[in-house]
Amino acid sequence: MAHRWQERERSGAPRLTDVAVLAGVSIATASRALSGGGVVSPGLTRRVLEAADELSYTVNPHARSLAGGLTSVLGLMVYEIDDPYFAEIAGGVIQVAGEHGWSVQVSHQDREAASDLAGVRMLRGQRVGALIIAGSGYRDPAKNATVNAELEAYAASGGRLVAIGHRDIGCDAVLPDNVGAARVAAEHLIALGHRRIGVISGPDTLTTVVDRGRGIDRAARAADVEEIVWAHAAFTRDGGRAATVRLLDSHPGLTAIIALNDTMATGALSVLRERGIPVPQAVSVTGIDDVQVAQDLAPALTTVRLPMASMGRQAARLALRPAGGEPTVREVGHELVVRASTAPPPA
Amino acid sequence: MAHRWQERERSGAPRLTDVAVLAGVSIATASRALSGGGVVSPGLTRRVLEAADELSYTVNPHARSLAGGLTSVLGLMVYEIDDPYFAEIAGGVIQVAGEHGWSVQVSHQDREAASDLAGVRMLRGQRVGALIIAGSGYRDPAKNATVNAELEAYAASGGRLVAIGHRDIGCDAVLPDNVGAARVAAEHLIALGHRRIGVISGPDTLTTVVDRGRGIDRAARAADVEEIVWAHAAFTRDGGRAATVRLLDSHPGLTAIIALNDTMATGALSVLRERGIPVPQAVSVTGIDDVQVAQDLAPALTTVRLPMASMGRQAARLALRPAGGEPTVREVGHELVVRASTAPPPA
DNA sequence: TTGTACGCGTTATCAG
DNA sequence: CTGATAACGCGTACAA
Repeated sequence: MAHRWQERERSGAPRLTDVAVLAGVSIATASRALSGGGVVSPGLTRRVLEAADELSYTVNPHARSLAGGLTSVLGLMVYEIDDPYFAEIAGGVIQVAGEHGWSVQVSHQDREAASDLAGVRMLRGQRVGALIIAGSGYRDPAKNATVNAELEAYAASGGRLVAIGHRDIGCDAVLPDNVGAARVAAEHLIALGHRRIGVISGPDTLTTVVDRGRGIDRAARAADVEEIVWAHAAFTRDGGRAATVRLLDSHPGLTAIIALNDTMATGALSVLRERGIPVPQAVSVTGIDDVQVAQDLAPALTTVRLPMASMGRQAARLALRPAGGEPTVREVGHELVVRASTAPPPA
Repeated sequence: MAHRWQERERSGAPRLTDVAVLAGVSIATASRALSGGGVVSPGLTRRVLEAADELSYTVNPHARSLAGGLTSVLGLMVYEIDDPYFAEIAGGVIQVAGEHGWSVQVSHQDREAASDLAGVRMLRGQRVGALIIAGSGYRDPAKNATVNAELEAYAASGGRLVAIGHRDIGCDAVLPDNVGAARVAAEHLIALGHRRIGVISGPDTLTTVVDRGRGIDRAARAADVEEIVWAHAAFTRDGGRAATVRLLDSHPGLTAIIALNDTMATGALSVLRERGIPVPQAVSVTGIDDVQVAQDLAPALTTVRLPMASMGRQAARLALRPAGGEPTVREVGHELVVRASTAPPPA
């Protein structure tokens, strides 16, 4: 009961010292018993563990970080956590992190390099032990340079760095095949007979957008597509709406629309519905990503599935792995999911 | 240039000492100039600030936390970050936190008390400076007790605690009117003429579910609803599917379905579509929440809007406010949003 | 107003 | 295998 009394006496949480006293060992031994790798005799280890349990002791991560180095916190950079694409990735990351006793700190950006930089700085400032950067890189090398320098400095200082969808950072990465995925979407439309296709695209400052665009180009070049027109806008539902409006007004002859992600496709569908243009009878629509709601849209969206949650899980596993040797790159597959938003063009 | 050299010499990030040396002051002065409240003479303050900028100094939050109080990290507890309801709340929280220079640590649970407890413990272990708990409480007082005790201990030890949708913790809270929102949904259906209504509901161990159910009860009692049947399942899309299947099979005469959230409604719509039951011609469907995709479903979902992002923002503002006096409670409004999934019952 | 010196809780180094 | 003890970077009484 003596320890209970001591516990009450101190205002804050129990410290390592309290555990050590209760177990009758030095704090060094207590520390090793708790976190070290079995260097302490079994008897003492058990006593320490019991004491820690008795006091419901939890390490102070700040003290640990000060003394040692980094923390068991994983930093996650995304654009807009409320975009299903990132939300699903985040879900995967948080799940795996939790399983390993790590917590996840989320930082979300404005799709601008300056904002990215601020996010990385903040996370570095927090001394996170691992950092996953999701979201696209920038096509402009100058923009990437500053952020990447910060990122590489982080990795150089011992932090575990994993990129999702970035090829240009020399670190572990989980890479969707953006070129291939977009190509599959385009080929599907072409195979259905479409020859006049609109592409609604995010800003081509983002590498994801450029890659997906390239995939479409390839598919179009391989076939004899008469007309392929592009409309760029924000990589969001509203952007999708704006781009679709422009496309429809300027090129009334289009029979199909490829959206470079499902979020934009959602916007496209909403415009089409408002205008009373039947999908897929008059115009077919495809997306890319297969976010969970794609199956529930009106009509259900034909799209190319990227396993976001799994990408998040894989990235987290890479991030939690001890640093070692060569950067690991995991390419993830994609799969055409044909639903109700595509059909042959009207006769 | 001397400082540059020193900077290189040390392996890690620049410390307060480095700034102090460069500015030619003591670390105490540097500390006060950077974070203190204008107690340092303007001249020195400027020199310190310039030095900090020159070195691109950032405080080590762990050292700060060790020395003094809590950290500029906000803990956020949600269920499934990839559920749009929570994703939208999280978006609001992260936005406001970012504006105030705080970062956000997300912990997501399994909708079980044990898991909740683990999450709170983890966040407390991290010494977060504020804690927002979203997601429902439990109806079972015993289940709440342990979690709430932990939560109150946190608040008692100086942490800022804000609840979203919990009434039973004596702390700042942002409260949607779950009873009223559900009632509005039911009244809408009743006004359309529906008298045989199915309710697909989450597990009634959650207070959110109970409250929403109560709202429906009230509406039903106030009118002469012939038949009202309940089906409970997980508070997810799949749960919505399961509950809908049971309802349809056991009570073929229903003309309307109220889902207790949009996610379940989405599941209901998918089952109805698979069975070729036209919505709203044969069966009307409503949800609650108005997640962003509700407008894009097939058909567009009639639902009751809760301002999730705004709730997140408000909660974050409360959490970032210095602790003081009485708990503040912000009730947030709701609004019926009539779309295409509801109509009068078939004749 | 400014500087000195101690303590925060842990890990890691170095003796025993 | 175990125990002292010195960092780690910062806030802050206390002294000047």
